[in-house]
Formats: sequence, structure tokens, C-alpha cells
Amino acid sequence: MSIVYVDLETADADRLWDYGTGFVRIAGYAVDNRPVESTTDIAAVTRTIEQADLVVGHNVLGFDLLALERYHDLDLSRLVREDRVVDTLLAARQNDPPLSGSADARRYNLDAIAKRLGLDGKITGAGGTALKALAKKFGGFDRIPADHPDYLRYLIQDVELVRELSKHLAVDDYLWREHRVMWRLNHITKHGFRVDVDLAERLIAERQTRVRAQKKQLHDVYGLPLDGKKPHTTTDGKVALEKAFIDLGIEPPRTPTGALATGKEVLMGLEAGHPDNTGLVELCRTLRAFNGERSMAQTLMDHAGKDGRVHPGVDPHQATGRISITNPGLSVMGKRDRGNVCERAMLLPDVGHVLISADLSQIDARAMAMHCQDANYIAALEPGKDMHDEMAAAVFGESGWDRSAGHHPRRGDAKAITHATSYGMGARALADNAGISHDDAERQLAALELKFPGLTAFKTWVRDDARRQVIENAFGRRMRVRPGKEYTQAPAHIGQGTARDLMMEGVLRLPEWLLPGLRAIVHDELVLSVPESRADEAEAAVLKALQFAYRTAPGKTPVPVLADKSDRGRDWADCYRSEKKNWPEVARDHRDLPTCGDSDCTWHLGNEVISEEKENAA
DNA sequence: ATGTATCGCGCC
DNA sequence: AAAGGGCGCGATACAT
Repeated sequence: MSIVYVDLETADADRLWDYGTGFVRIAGYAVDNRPVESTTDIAAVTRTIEQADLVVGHNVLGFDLLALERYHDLDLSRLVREDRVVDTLLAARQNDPPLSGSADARRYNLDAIAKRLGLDGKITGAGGTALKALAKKFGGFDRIPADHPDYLRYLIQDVELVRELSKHLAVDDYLWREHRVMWRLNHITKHGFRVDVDLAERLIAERQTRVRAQKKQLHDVYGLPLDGKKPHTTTDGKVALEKAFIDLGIEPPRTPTGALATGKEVLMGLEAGHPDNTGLVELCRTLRAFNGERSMAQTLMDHAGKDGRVHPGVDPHQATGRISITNPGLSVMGKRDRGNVCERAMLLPDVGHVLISADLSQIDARAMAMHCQDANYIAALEPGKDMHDEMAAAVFGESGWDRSAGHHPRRGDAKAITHATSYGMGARALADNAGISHDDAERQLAALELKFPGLTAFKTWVRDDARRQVIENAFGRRMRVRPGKEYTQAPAHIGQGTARDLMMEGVLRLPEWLLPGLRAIVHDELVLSVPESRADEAEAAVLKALQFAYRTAPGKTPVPVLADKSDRGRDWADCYRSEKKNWPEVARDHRDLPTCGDSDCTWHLGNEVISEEKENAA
């Protein structure tokens, strides 16, 4: 059994996909207990890795081995398939799971882990690690002399840290599965998502025009500063806004910390509360329009490489295991608002391809059902039933609902209640969320406890279990719960964490030919670019992979996992043209129209501006 | 100069 | 006693 510990020094890590030959500069490696070697003969190290029984390194599946695969023909697929890779980053997270929240994000770099284990941390230099200092001194990571003694010392120390660290990390079955999962998902990074650069640049220009006009209005009418990107959040801007509110006879709204609040909810609340105060309504509307301006087009362009694609990172760092797609953050692109959903039109299938998408139905609820085994809850998730209809019937009664005619009249309220049952929402939040009275909310929460006794008992159990701080989901993922937050976090982590792994089960079931087409994963949704000629076959294969029955253990009642597919899209927004049929502009076809009669249309706004300008000129 | 916190937008 | 959870990104203010 030979183990190779490995680390690479490369050009700027952000340029993995478009740097070209020479990206990998030096490799450091050690075989078993032998001394660490460093070399610029990357091909030789690649062969050493391929021949090893096991290769171990920090974030190797997310970076180093991807680089060797891209530039040095490493057969990574085979290494992973044969369980011959241990990524110590993935292992560290399973051994010592992260808390939720940003405060825990820095616990998993090699330096921090080493120090926790009582080992020496990384060599430091001026302004951070020795490596950063060198890059600064020589003008870039790719300009550090490959034989610089500090450079080599840094590399060698990292390999030694990895080797030492690996002795402290357990490898369980879940972790082997996780390596196969991440190898699959990293196809998203590897192939990238094609960007409609012309459209992005057009949207950037249109936004600039809009924002300039809004800033001028805020300046002229209320005295806000003109400079800066968000003048209303600057100190001077807040002073001017507070004065504006007071002049309008309104006490300035505050955030919990006492700062001036300018968020959407607050402003809409003010508008609704003072409909006759026209000056106030005007101010709130102007601020809301300005707040709503985001720069997704700019973000996409910032991350687009020479290949005209973005290669987002796929990071499973969340406390529940849920996956973040970052740089750019595709998981948070707009979908609910009419204007925002069209931002997705900037993302395209490959040439000759279409985009397809499929999402899992109420997957968090199914995850809870598997764990709690509540008969009523499982029954509500049977194929052909609608969870929210069943929930509405459970709490509001069957009266007024004709099952054969369609949805329960209070299905909308029930959606919030489904979440309330899983995540420990209180009566107050439920009342706000569902638009019902506090008393009603209390009654319904109590009714749910009776209707779903198994769910209630499971939540009690897992809250208690979470006092050990680390709980396990159905697949064996370990998740940390913040002490004191067991009541809400423990059930939530089970729901989200198991939902995550049910989606990954689907990912593992995808046929290999589809993997290069993976473009995004948004928690319960997969997006793929597939050849137009094979779209039928691809859709069938994706739905087959994502749909199965799952039970958490032998003898337990299985719960079906169900999926729906979207439309085939010529861009990502186009995938949702049926789902958003009230917004015709979501469809790609609509963009090809020379004009449309809708004054709020995203695509034909430009025409209108031009005609207004013409009128002004005349 | 660099890192952290806060706010507010967005997503599931 | 009461309690929805999990995130990313950008702009700004502030500390070091």
C-alpha cells in the first residue's frame, strides 16, 4: 500500500481554466514516510499519482487534481472510481463539521487545521503567508522563481502538514461517497457555463443609465451625495435621508442596531401605512427602485474568462452540506421577480445544445418524512398527492375543497405551515408568514402536533440528540448544531442535509455521458446543457436518475422522491417560460419581437427609452 | 492595505 | 420562555 501526499504551486488559482500550459509550476509530493520532494517535472508526478494506491491532499478534488487532469492528462475519473483519493478538506469537514454562519469559514484551511491539531502552522511572511509575500515581491504567483528557497520551503511544509493531518482524520463510507459526489459536481466547474457576452454588456449599459438618473433624483430632491455606488448607505446619505423623513413628518425607520433602515420590507411598510403622504410614497418608491438595482451582469462579466464562460466553484462547505455555487453565485440568481428572472437569459447552452432543468418536489418535507416515519406525513407525500393541499386539509379542514376540481383554497397559507412544521417556526412568525392571526397560528401549530405525532416526536428526539452538538443525517453526514439553537437548527439540519443527500443520490445515478453537461445545481434543481438531438434521451435519463424511493434503514417505510422537468431552453430563463407564463418576456421567442405593447417588459424597455428621447428632442 | 461587521438584495 | 433554517455577493464603515 503506497500513499502519495501531494500539493501544487500554480499560477493564480482563479486562472485555472484559462491560463494555459505552465499553469502548474511545481509539485511537492511524498511517498509514504519518505522525505518530501519537489519538482518541476509535473508529468512525472502525475504518473506517480496514477500508480499510487492512495493520493492524499488538501482540496485536491476541488483544485490540484483538476489542474493535473486539465494540463497533464491525469486520469482522475479512474482514481475516484477506485476510491484512491482522500481530500483532507472534505475529510476535515466530516470529522469536525462546521457551524452555520461565516464565522466558521476559516476553520478548514490547512494552517487553521494544523494549529487545532497542535501542529506548527504555515510559514508566514510580510502581510500573510510566505507564498503571498513572494507573489507580491515578484509581481504574481506565476513569476516567483521556481527554485526560490522560500517557495520550495513553503510547498514542502504544506505536504508535510497534509501527511501529519491525514493521520488524525477518519475515513468513513459517507466520505468515500462524498468524493464520488464532488468529482461529479466538479464537472460544473470544469466545463463552465457559456455567457451571452453581448447581452451582458447591454444590460450593464442599461443599468448604468438607470442608476445615474436615480442618483441624480436622490441628489436633486433630497440632497444625497452623487458619488459612490450606494449613496443612501453612506454616512452623509443617511443624514440627508433622515432629514427627508423628518421633513415628511415620519420618524426615520431603524434597523435592530439603530442604523437607518432602507430595506424593501421597511419601505413597503411605510408606503402602506401612509398612503396619503404622497411625498413619502415618492421617496420610498425611489429608494426601492435604487435598492433593487443589482449588478448580476457585471458579476458574470467579472468572472467570464477568455473562453466566454464562467467556471463557478462548487463548494460543499455549508453546515447542512448544501452546495454553494460561487464566483459567480449562480444559486442566488433571480427567479421570483419578473425583472430578475430574465437575468438568467445571460447564461446559454453550448452551441448546438439546449438547457434542461429538473427539480425535486418538496424534497425537504420528504427528507423529514423518511426520518420521522409519521404515517400521516408519509401519506401526504404519496405520488399523485400535493403536500401543500394535504397540509391545508390537515389544518383548515376538508370543507371548501373539491379534490377533483383542483387545489385547496388555502394551499398558499399551507406552504408556510409546511416549513413551520419542519423548522420550528413560532406562532408569531407563522402568523406574519401566512397572513393569519396569532391565535389562528397557535391553534394550527397545536393541531399539527396532533395530526403528525410521529413528526412531533422525531423533532423532540433530534433536539435532544443535538445536545451532543453533532448530529447525523440519513446518509451519515455529520452536521454541527450551535449550542442553544437545537430547537430550530436540529430539525432544520436534518431536513436540509438529507434533502441535499437525496439530490446527490440522484447525481450519483446520472449516466456518465451527461456529466460534462452539468451546468448548475441550485439545492433542489439540476441544470444541464445537452445536445439538441439527444434532448429526449437526456430528459428521460435525468428524471430516471432523480426519481426513486428511499428508506433510511431496512424495515423503515420508504418515501418516494419525485422530480419535474422544465422546458428546454435556448437560455436559462427560457427554461421557465411555462412556469412563468404570466411573464411572456421570460420566453426566448419574446426577445426576437421587434417591439411589444408591455411598458414593463425587460427586453423592450430600450425601445421605449429611445422613443421618449425622440419626443424630447422634438 | 487588509480584514471584519453590517446591511440589504437575491436564492432554496 | 420562545425560537423557521441554510446561504452568496456587493457596498460601506470601521478596526488594525
